[in-house]
Amino acid sequence: MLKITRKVEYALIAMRYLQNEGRNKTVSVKEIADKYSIPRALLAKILQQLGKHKIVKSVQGPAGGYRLSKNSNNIKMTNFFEILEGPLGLMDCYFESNCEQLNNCNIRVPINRINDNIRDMFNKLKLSDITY
Amino acid sequence: MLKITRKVEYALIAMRYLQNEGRNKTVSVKEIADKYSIPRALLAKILQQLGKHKIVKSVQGPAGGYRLSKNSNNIKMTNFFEILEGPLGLMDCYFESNCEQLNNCNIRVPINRINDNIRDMFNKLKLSDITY
DNA sequence: TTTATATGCGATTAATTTAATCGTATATAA
DNA sequence: TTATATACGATTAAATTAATCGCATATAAA
Repeated sequence: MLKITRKVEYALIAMRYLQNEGRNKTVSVKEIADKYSIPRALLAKILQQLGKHKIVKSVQGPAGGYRLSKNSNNIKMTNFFEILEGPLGLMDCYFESNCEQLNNCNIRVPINRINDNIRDMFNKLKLSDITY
Repeated sequence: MLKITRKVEYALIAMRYLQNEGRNKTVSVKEIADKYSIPRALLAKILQQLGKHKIVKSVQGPAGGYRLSKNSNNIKMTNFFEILEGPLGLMDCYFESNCEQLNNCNIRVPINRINDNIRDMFNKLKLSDITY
C-alpha cells in the first residue's frame, strides 16, 4: 500500500536523466531504457503521455527522442502523478461517489482529511525537487 | 497508486466502530461485518492480526468478540499500517536493498526523502485522529 | 456435559490492478 | 528510398490484493 507505481518510477528516472543530460539535448527512449533497464516500449508510452501534457517535447525521426519542455520543472508532483495514474486519493471516494456504503461509512471524513494533507504535500513538491 | 488497501480500510472502520460503541463493550465480528458489508472471514483475520499486536482484545466463545485494548488510540498510524501491510515505503528500496539497479538509480535519494516526509506525517497521526 | 456461538489460522482460489509486449502507423534525417 | 525514431491501440502476462474454505479451539449457557 501507498506505493508509487513503476510507471511513475520510470517517468521520474527519465525526467531526472533528461535534466542531467542538459535541458536542450534530445535523448532517445532507447538510451534511457538501456541505461536503467527499463522496458523500452513501456518507457516510450510513458514519455508519450508526458508529451501530450507538454512536460516533455518529442522529436520524431532519426536522432529524435525527447527533451524537457520549458517549465517542466515547475510542475506540481500532484499533476505529474495524475497525468500518469489518474486521480490521487487514498480511497476512490475522494473523487467518486458511487460507493454503496457512502452514507454508512464511518471513516470517510477522517480519511479524506488525511488525503488533503497528502495532496497538500504533493502540491508543494515540484518535479524539480526530484530531478535536481 | 498511493492507495490504502481494503484491509486497512476495514480495520479502520472496525476500530472506529468499536470506539463509538464504547471502549469496554465487546462486539462480534459478525455485527461489524454485517453493518458495513464487509466479508466476515476477512474482517475476522484483520482483527486477529490487530489482536496479536494488542491493539484489540479478543474474547472467545458465545457473546465473544473484540474490544479496544487500553492504549489503542495512542498508536501511530505508521505502526497500525505496518502491522497490517508490512513496511511502509513508496518504493521497496526504502527497506530492501536487493534491487539490481540500486547504485545506478538516479531517483533513490529524492524518493527516500519524500518517503521520510510521509512517514513523519503518519508518525504524528494517531489512530484516535481517525476513530474519534 | 452437550450444544451453540464465537474466535484462530493456514491454505487456497478469485478478482483486480499493474506491467509488459505486440503490431502497425507515421515522421523525418541522411 | 532507407533507416531510425516516435505514436498508439490492443492484447497478454505477472503480481498483488481480496475473499473464501475448512477445520481447530475456546467458552457460556442449556
